[in-house]
Amino acid sequence: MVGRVTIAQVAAEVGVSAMTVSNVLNGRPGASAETRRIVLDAAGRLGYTANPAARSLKNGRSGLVGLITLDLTAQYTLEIIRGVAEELADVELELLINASYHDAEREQDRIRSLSRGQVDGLILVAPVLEPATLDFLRDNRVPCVVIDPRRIDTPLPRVTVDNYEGMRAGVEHLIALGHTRIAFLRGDDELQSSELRFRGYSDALTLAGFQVDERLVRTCSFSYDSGFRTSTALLSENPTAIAAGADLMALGAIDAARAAGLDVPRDLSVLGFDDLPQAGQSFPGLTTVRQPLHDMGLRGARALLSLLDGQSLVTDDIRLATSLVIRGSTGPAADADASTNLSTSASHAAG
Amino acid sequence: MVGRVTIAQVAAEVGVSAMTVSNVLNGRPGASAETRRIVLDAAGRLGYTANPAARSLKNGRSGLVGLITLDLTAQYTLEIIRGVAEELADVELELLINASYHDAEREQDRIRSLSRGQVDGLILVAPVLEPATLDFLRDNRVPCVVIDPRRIDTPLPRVTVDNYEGMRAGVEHLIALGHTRIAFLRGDDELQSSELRFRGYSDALTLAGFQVDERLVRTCSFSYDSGFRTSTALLSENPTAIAAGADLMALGAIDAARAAGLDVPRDLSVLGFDDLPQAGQSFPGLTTVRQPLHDMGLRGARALLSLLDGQSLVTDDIRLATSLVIRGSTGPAADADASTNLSTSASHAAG
DNA sequence: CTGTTAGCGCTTTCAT
DNA sequence: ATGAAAGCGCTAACAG
Repeated sequence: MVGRVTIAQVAAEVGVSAMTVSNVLNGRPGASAETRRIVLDAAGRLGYTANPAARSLKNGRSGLVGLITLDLTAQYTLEIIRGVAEELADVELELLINASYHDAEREQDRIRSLSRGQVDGLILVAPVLEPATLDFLRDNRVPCVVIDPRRIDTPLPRVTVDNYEGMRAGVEHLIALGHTRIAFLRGDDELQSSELRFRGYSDALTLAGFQVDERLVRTCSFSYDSGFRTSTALLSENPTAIAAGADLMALGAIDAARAAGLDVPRDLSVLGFDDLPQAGQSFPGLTTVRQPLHDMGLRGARALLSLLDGQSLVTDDIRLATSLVIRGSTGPAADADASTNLSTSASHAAG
Repeated sequence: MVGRVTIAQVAAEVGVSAMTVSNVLNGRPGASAETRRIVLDAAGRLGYTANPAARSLKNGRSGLVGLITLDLTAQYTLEIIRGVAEELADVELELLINASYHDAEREQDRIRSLSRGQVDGLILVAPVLEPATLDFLRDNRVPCVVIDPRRIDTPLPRVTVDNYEGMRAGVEHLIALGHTRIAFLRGDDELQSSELRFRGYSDALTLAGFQVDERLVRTCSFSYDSGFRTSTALLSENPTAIAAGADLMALGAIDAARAAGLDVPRDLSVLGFDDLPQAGQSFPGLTTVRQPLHDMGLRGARALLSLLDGQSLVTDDIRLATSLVIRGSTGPAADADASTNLSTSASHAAG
C-alpha cells in the first residue's frame, strides 16, 4: 500500500542527513563514494521508495499524463493509446485514462478536473472541445496535445492524418479496377474528417471524369450496424463498389452484401478507412486506407513530452500520411474488362 | 497547468484563516452560514481547487486506482475496464492503466512501482502473478482484487466466472441440435479456464453418451489467426460443429469454414465463448457463451472499494454466471433429420 | 464558530 | 562533502 520507509529513516539508519540520502538517491553529486555505497545499501535493504505525493508537492509535477478519449472501447482509440503508452513508458510517466463517451459536458468536466494539478499534461483523442474548454486550456496553460481533432484548425498542437489524400487514393484504386458505380458511406459531419474523406472520394471521381451520384452517397454513423443497414439500403442502387468512411462501416457493408447473397469482391468491392486490427481479421480481408494509429499516439505523446520539457514544437500540426492496404475485399468490377495489368496486383492482393 | 490558487490565498482574500476555508470547502461543520457563503464565493471567483499532491501527502491516499492488464488492446480486457471505470467514476477515483503485455517481469515491475504510494489499490486483470508478486502484495498489504485469475485458487479477492458450466451449456446446445462430431478449440493451458472449459465440453459429450475424440480436440491460442489456422486443419476431420474456447478463435473458425467453401451454420456450426462486441457484429452472428465482462469489472471495482474502506469482503471469490447467447452461427446438424421442430426454433433463436 | 500550530516527505538554498 | 532550515499546500488536533 505504501512505501512507508522515508528518507529520514534511511538517513537515521546510516547516520547521515536526509539531504545526503536524497542526493545519493537522485544521483546528484556531493557524496563520497563510501557514503554513496552505504546509503544505497541501506535504502535497498529497507526497501525505500520515494513518496510520489511528497515529491509531487515539492516539485509541482505529478508524473501523470491524462488521456481523454471519446470511447474507451473503440479499437480506433486503443491503437492510439497503445502508441501513447509506449512513448510514455520510457520516461516513467503514468497514463491516467478517462473517457467522455461523446458527452461534451463530461469531457469538459474531465479536462478541468485533471488539469488542476492531477496531471502534468493532457492528450485528447478526437475531443469535442467546446470554446469554453479551449479557453480554459489556454488560460491555464495546460500542456495539451490533440490527436485527430474534429476540426483541422483546432488551435492546439495536434496530430492529424491525410484524410483527403487517403480516401482519394482508395477511390482511385477502385476506379483503376474498373468501378464506376462507387457508392460512399459518409461519416458523421461533426468530424471534419468525414467531409475531407468525402472530398477525396468526390475529387477522385471527378478527376477520372465521373460524376458524383447523390443517390450513391449516404450518411452513416461509425459502427458496424449502421454500415450494415445503410449498405443494405444502398444495394438497391446496384453499386459495384462501396467506399466507406471507416472500417466498421465497411465490415458492415461486407456482411450486408453477404446477407443479400452477393460475393465480395466478385459482385461488390468494399473499401474501408482506418485499418483496425479487425480489417486484417476477416474473410476476405478488408482493403482499407491505413491510418497510422499507433504512430499517431506515439507522435502525440512525443509532442506532449516536448511541451512538458518547455520546448516549443517545431510545428503545431503534425500531419501523418495514410497508406492504402490492399487485401481481398476489392477486385475488378464485374463488367470491367479494361485493366488487365492492374488486375494482377489487385486480384493477387484480393485473394 | 495548475490550480495555482491556494487555500491561503482564498483565506487572505476573505480575511479568515486557511483552516476555515478548508472546513467550508470540505463541507465540515464549524462555520457560520455567512462565512461559508463568503468563502465559497471567493473560492469560486478565484477558481480555487485543491492541490491533489498536498492532499495526498497529508492524508496518505492518492485518489488513484491502478489497473494492470495483460493487453490493452484486447476487447476482452476493455469491456472489463469499462465496468471498472464506471464504478470508480461515482467515487471520484481515477484509473491508472498499465499493460504488461504478457510479460511476467513487466507485470511485477508495474505492480511494485504502482503500489509504492502511487495508487491506493490495484485491480489485476488475468495477471500472471508469480509467487514473488503475491508475497509482495501480501507483505505490503496492497489492497488488490484480481479479475479473472489464471488459477482459480489465487489467494486474493477475485472475480471469476463459471467457465465449466458455460462451456457445458454451450456444447449441450450443440448436442441438442443433433451434432455428434463436435470439435473443440482448446485455449492455452496457462489459463485454468482453458482446462475448465474443456471439462465442460468433455462432460457434456460424455453425459450425452458420446466419447471425446482426441482428433477433434486441438490447442489454439486466443486469436483469430490461430482459430483460422487450427480450424482449417481441423476441417479434414469433418466435424459438424466446432466449439471454441474463445470468440476470437470462433470467428477464425467461421472464416476458415467459409474459405473452405462451407456454409455456416448449414455445413458447420460454430460456438464461441466470451460474447465480445464483435460476436454480434458478424454474419452470421456468433452463438456464444457470454461472460459478463462489464459486470466483472463493476464487481471487481466494487470489491476494491470495500477493501479501501477497510471493510472485509463477504466473500473472496465473487463468482459470476455465464449465459448462452444463441445467434446464427449454430444450427441443426446437416445429417440430423431428427429435429425438424428444433430447426425452426434454433434458426429462429439464431436469428 | 474561528484561529494557531504542527507536520505529512521531499528537496532547494544556503551554510559549514 | 555534508547538514540545517525552510517550505511546497493541506488538514488533524487543539486553543480560544
